[in-house]
Amino acid sequence: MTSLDAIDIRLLEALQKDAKQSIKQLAELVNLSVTPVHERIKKMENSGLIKEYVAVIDPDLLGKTLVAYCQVTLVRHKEDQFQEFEAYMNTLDEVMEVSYVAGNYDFLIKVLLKDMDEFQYFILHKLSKLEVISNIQSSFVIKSFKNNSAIKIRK
Amino acid sequence: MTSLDAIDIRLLEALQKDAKQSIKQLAELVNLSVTPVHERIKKMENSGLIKEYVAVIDPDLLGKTLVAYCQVTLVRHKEDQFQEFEAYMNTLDEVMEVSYVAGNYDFLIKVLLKDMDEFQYFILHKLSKLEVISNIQSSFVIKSFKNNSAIKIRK
DNA sequence: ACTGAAAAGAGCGCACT
DNA sequence: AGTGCGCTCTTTTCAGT
Repeated sequence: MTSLDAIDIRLLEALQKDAKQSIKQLAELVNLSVTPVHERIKKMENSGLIKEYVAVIDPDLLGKTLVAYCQVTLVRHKEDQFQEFEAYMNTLDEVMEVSYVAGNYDFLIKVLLKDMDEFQYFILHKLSKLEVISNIQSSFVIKSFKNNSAIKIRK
Repeated sequence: MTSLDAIDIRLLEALQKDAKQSIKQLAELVNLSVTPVHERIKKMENSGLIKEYVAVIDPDLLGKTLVAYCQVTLVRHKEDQFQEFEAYMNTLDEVMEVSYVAGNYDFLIKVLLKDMDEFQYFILHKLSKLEVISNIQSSFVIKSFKNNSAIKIRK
């Protein structure tokens, strides 16, 4: 892990908000010429700190307005059941996030769907197909704030 | 909402994986010349379907290895308490996501931190400052899969 | 580690089919 | 809606401080 100075941090914060800014713009932001800014960014890309650049799509405009969090509990806690669960989750497009957690349940999954009909279908015909699942508790998102992916970088 | 054809969908899927691809590359992908690809992308940007382009940073390389989900319940359900809660969440950098949900609790928040010490500090000195909170139940992420932001686009 | 300039490449508009 | 060309801006490399 390469150490970051104040300029790197400002660049990262800027790129997390808008990755399409030109190096020239970024250079003006940090009061440098383009070359060092270019080098700094390339270094952070190569180290893996900047993992990727992605387009963010508005799910609402695709008709995907229902977000649900499902707390899933498995019947017993055996290694291959976890792998089976994980593998199956990877085949489901509507499943956006899967976290294996320590707490009152085993997995927290975030699901993005069109509506309640799709949700019902998802639960009854997709999730419930797994016999390793003993319990599912769902919460529906009414409103969400702060869906930003930007990580605050402190020294 | 403008309707999407198969080419738009392929472009969106490609841009969700890697926003730094050149239009030339994308044009080859969909077997078109650069101009229509450029027009299609601009149209999707202007309609708001493509909301933004962002750099994705690896939290592990910044030492942020602890992800927690906190289920927060408020004391009573009054409008201004929700706004107070929302406003305060917006001031906290470690809070990545806030969802107001229908279920057994009121809010699900996702928190990104360095370690358990930071978590303890977060709960005791930041979250608990809000008197409107009556209960917090936390689950810690041991392992997470599918942390991709890519939305599956079907017709 | 930075500046400045120069070559290579991408974005973007235009005339046309 | 599509192709192909041309101008402009950006990225990327290189010599020099």
